[in-house]
Amino acid sequence: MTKKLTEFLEHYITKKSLFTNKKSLQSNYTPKTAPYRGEQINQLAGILAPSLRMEKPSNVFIYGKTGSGKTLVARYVSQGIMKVAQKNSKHVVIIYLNCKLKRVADTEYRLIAQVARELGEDIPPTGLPTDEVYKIFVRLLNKKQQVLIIILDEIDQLVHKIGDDILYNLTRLSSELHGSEISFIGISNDLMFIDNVDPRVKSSLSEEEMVFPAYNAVQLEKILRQRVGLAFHDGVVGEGVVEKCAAYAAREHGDARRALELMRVAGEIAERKNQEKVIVEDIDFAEEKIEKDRIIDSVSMQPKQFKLTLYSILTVCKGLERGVFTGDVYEVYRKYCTSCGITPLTQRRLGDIIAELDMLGVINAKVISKGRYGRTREISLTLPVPTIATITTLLQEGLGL
DNA sequence: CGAGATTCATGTGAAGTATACCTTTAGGCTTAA
DNA sequence: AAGCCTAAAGGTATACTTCACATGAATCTCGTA
Repeated sequence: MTKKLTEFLEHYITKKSLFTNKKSLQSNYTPKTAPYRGEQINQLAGILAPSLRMEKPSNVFIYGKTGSGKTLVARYVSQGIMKVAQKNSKHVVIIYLNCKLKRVADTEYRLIAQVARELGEDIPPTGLPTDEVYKIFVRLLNKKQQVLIIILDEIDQLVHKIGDDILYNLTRLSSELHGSEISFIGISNDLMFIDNVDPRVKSSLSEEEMVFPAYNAVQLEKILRQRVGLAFHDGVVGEGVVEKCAAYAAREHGDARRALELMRVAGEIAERKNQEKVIVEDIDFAEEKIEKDRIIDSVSMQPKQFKLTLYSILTVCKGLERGVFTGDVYEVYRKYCTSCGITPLTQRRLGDIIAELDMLGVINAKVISKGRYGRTREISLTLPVPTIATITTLLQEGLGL
C-alpha cells in the first residue's frame, strides 16, 4: 500500500507532463496576440491613448456575448498602455473590477472602496459613510496628477442589483478632480443594457461604443490552435480534438473562454489518466467536469442561508418531475432550520434568495401565475443528475445534516 | 356562453430593525521632564 | 504636562424583517341568447 503510493508519487515526478505551459489556457491569461480582435484593439487603443498625454480618454462601453474577447481586449490594451506609460514615467493607472464578485464590488460602497484599496488606501469593509469613501477617493486622486481608467466588467449585473444611481455618481466624479482625470470602461454582456439607464448617464458614460461579434467556429479553431501550441507539448493533442473543442464552443454562441477551458480540462483529465495524448473523448468528460466545477464553486462560496435554501430546493425537487413552488420550499426550509439550529429567515427573504440562486444559474426559477391558485415562482433543476447528487452531499456535510 | 368580478399565494416595494463595524471624543492612566 | 490607551457615544452599510399593496390567470357569477 505505502509502496504503491510512493511508487505513484515517484512516477509522477519523472513522468513527462502533457503541458508545457498550462497558464496559457487559463482565462486570465493575456496572450501576445489576439486573433480576430485587431480591429477592436486598435479602436480601444485609439480611445485610450490620450491618457498617455495625461488627457482624459473618452468613456467607453463594450458589448458582446461571454467569451467574445471583451475582457481580453480590455486587459490587453491596458497592459500595453501601462507599459508605455511606465517607460515614459506617466502616471496612468488602470484598474480592473468585476462587478459580479460578491462582497468585492457588488455595492456602491464596496466598489469605490475596492478602487481606493487598489490605489493603496485602507478602507474598512463597513462603517464609513459612502460619501466619505468618495471623498477619500477624490483626495487620493488629487494627491498627484494621474489618469485613472476603471474597467467595470459585467456592469449590467451591478446596475441590475443596485440601480443606476451609482453610474450617475461615477460620472459626476470627474468634476471634483483637479489635475487628475478619470474615465470608465463599461463591459456588458447585455446589449440592451444601456437603453435602460438614465439618458444623462447614458450620454456621458458611453461616449464611445464598441460591439464585439461572437467568434465563429473557424476562428475559434484558429485561436485554439494557437494556444494549444503554447500550452501543450508537440503532438500531444490528438486528431480532431481541437476541431471538436471549437465546435462545442461555437455551439454556445462562440464562447472562446469556454473553448480554452474545455481544452485545458481535457488535458488535465488525459494527464490524470496517464494517457500519452489528449483524445476526443476527454472533451466530453471535460465538458461535464467544467459545468460541475463551476456550479460547485459558486455554491460553496455562498453564505449559509443560501446553502440551506438550495438544499431545501434540492430535496423538495428530488424525484419530482414538475417544478416546485416557493411555499413548498419554505416549509421544508423551516424544518431544516429547526433541525440544525439556524434561525429561519422570512418567506419574503427566501423569495429573494431563490431569485439570486436563479441568477447564479444553479436553479431555474420563473414567476408564474397559477390563476385561481395564486402566483409563485416555479423552481426547477436544470443540472445533470450526478451534479445534483454531488451538490446535495456537499451541502449536507457543510450544513451538518 | 361569455364578459367581467373574484380569488389565491406569493411577488414586490418601501420603510423599519438588528448587527457589525467605523471614527471621534472624553476620561483615566502612565511617563518623562 | 504630554502621550497613550480604553470605553462610550454617535454614525454607517448591509442583511434581514414588517407592512402593505400589486399581480395575473383560473375560476366563479350572472346576465343574456
